[in-house]
Amino acid sequence: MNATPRWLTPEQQAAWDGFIRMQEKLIGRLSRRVQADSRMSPADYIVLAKLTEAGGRMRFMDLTKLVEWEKSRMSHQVARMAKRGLVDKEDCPDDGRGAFIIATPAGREAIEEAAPVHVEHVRRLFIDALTQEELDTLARISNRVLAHLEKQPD
Amino acid sequence: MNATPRWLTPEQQAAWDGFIRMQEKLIGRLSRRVQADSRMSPADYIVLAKLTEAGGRMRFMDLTKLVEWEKSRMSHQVARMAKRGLVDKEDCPDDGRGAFIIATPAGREAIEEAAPVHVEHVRRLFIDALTQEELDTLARISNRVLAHLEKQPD
DNA sequence: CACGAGTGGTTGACACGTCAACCATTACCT
DNA sequence: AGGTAATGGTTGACGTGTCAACCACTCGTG
Repeated sequence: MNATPRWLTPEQQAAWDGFIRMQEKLIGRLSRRVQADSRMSPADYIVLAKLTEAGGRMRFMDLTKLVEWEKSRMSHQVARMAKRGLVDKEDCPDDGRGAFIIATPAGREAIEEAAPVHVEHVRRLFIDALTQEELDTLARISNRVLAHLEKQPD
Repeated sequence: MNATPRWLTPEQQAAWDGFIRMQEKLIGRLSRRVQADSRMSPADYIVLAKLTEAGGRMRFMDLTKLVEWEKSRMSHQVARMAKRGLVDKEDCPDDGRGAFIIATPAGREAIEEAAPVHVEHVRRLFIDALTQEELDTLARISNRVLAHLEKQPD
């Protein structure tokens, strides 16, 4: 059908499979725990975290770029969060298209409550599994992969 | 409210953030590419791959355990795949509750076409970014985290 | 044999993400 | 000024994942 497909070597397979399995289990468990303990999804968490870090009031697109999401994803997310009272939207006077996203008091309260819980789960599930040296190595590897991805289109 | 929250050290933060960013971008890009190039989602891919590896006919629960999913996830997934003609369901004569999942010819064809594409994307996005030594290291780290997770409840 | 517990599997409601199309406004170009 | 492109943001449809409840059958025990 085509030229030989170049399968992965067993070592490459092992690395990929291990990484995938680990990442799925880790992320899955973390999100379930965070959600169970704080009534906030990871998406809620990151949006509120970045938003409050920046003072609790930000232009929609700035927030979107900050967390590196697609705008439609953020739009849906903000709509859901607004419905639950975590954020508000406000028209931008300078730009008729624009909108500000604002953390409500309830939103600030929610994230302040969730943050330590979140950190604690990250610690227990991930940090505690590894030495600082391993963490550094993983950081280096992650950045290598990221840099590699950014060199390619898409 | 509670005892001091024990935030992460900057090095720990860096490792966690880097890992998360990497993992999101990598998985996101991989699934978009696989989907675009083969009309199959990663979920379709893994289910069909495991199913055909096992001969193309398996008990529902065996398949579910093999890919380490929840049964309801598999049930939904299989239903969708059946609707698209990738698999069939068949009652189990020995156990009135049970079902066999069967890869259809179309399903076998689809995975045979998708597999090299999948491998190639994994290679380009991930394998090519790292040396074999780094891959080995990552595998070791992944297994450490996995082992750590399996020691904890949930 | 009866009955309760466990297993195999489905279902429905809901949250989430992507894609593509769309609308409104602003910026750019001549 | 006027048209066109770009930006800011929303929307709807759809595929996917989770949770909890549920149904049907089998199995173990008294």
